[in-house]
Amino acid sequence: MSDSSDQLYPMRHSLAHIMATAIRRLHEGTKFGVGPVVENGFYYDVLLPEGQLGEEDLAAIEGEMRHIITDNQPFERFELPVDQAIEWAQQNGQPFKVELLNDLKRSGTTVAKDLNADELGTIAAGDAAVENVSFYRNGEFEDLCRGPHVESTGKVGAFKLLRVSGAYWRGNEKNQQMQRVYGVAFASQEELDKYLAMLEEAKARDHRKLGQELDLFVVSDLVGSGLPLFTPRGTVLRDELANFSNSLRQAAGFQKVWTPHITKKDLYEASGHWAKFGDELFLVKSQETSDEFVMKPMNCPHHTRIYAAQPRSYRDLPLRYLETTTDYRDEKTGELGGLSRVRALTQDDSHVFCRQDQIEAEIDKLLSAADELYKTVGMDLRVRLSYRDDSDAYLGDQGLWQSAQEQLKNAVIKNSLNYFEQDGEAAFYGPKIDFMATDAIGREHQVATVQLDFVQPERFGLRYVAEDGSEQQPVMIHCALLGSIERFLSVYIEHTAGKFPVWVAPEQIRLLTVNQEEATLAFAEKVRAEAYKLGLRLTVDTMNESVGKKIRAAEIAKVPYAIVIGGKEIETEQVSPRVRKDLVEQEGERTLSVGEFLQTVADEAKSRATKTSL
RNA sequence: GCCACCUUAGCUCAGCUGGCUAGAGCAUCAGUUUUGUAAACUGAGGGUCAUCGGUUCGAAUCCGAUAGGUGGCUCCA
Repeated sequence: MSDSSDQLYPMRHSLAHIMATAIRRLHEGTKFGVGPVVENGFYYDVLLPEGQLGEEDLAAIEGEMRHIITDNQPFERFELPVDQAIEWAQQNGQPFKVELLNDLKRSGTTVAKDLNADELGTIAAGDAAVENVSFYRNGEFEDLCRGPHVESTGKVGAFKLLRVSGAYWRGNEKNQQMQRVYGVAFASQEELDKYLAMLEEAKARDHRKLGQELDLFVVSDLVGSGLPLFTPRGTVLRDELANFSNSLRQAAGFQKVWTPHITKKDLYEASGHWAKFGDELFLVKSQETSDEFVMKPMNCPHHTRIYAAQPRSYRDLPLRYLETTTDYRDEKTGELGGLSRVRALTQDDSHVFCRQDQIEAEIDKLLSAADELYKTVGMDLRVRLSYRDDSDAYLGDQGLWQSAQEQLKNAVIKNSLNYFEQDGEAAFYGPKIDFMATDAIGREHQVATVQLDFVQPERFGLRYVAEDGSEQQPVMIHCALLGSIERFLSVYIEHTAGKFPVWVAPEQIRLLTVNQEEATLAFAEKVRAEAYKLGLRLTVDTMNESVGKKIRAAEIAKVPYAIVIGGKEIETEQVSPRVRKDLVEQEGERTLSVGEFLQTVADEAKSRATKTSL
């Protein structure tokens, strides 16, 4: 999100040009697309005259860039009338620039509807009047560009090219695919190193890596891609998180419901989802009847059926349904990855059916539930108010949209949440509040969502009888606090680096026996039985290995508490738990009775503490 | 779906420009050891080098297709 007032902007912008200069030196006849500044760096979209760039080409490009930087070529600005600029682009064999310039000439902007905001400022070459178009020249390279640039190629700070990938021209998949070469850049080498270290840290906490190391989930080619299987440990995480999310809403008056995982496609034809998402639904054919089923991709249409099963009075509202359940979406294969994008996703889904005058109070409850959940997991929240834009991709009356968007905003302001507003991010049936959570290494992820919906009540003909006896249409509020549990887990595993607080830790306590003598095993068993009564997850390592090795194994498994059990413990009935470092606030020896220890851990789990109270 | 890259034992990885029976560490199993706060010792098992096809006297190595993965693009109820 750099803007041109940012001092890094000209630097990164110039690096994009230097990179283009280098690529053109190495590959005569390269066609250039756009070369904007993005978060942490820059890229340029290019099309080589023949062949493709691979990662191994990056070093050569970087080398050439360093030559250009050493040459310290000044950046010179000059202007051309737009028609001459188009001629320039044609003569230089730059069809993409020709297209941009033609747009510029026609509409005063090169911004296509499908270009994102980051690209917006960087390719718009001229001023609104569009008589003259500005160019920059460095050495032998000239490029259409609004600037600003640094003075000369020597003043660009520290950079590194990271990767090359495919990207569609102007972000439209119907267009030709170009190659996007990415680099990161900072004012100093230290900052660059810091950023690269952060990337390393992110790699070290990658949930796919930790998922395997900590034995949380597995994938199988026989089951299919995008269909992770959860181990006993991973299932504890899922259950604990889902239970927490559910309990927060049950406290706010939500009731659990259950719906089947397949349904006739008629349900989605009625809801409007078939028309919009039909090709992403899994089809299931009955061999007994002519019924065509689909795997449910969402739960709201089902919940409307429960609502509609009886006549409802204004007195019944709000009705609040809660269901943590798995939905199935046939995502394009290239979009699948780890747990963040799967084909079987579990939503902690809920729907409120309420009167218009109850919207704000209901949203208020959901916002405070979300707030508590994210406080507990230790992530900062900010919310995005996602509104519609002027396109026709949305269903429902314009006036209703207007009113809905205002009510969402009111509730957000009332909760004094940190928010921003964005057009074009709404669901097709209504505006929404999206929650963005910041993780331990500063990355922001979209998590929870609260969505208003005037469309489905209309489509399903939902009604209630008002005080005056008239029939009214209820409003639906969709809400998932975690979003998809799989996706949330991908974020949460990386946020915690696998060091889960006691309440979610798959294994809370591990006993390590010093030997395999009968008395030792009996004592361990006694502790295990007591822990079980307190609802604690405790395991016993009785392996015939050295204590050192067993400690190491417990450390690697990131178990919060490890306790060595031997003659000393048996005799005194006291234990000296070894506490995982991140849980400790004060260093020190801790020795206490078994009962006291277990009770303390049980209390920590119950209160969802993130530090030990030992 | 598109582009680039990747796929060698359960895991992490060696294996050079094609050439002995494809190796190591960890993990697993067996034996010895009965262990006190981050790795005891010895041995064994474990591979159709992702799959299928091609080039070659000869393929883990080169070429093609397929599957899976990674990073992006597009999409995201």
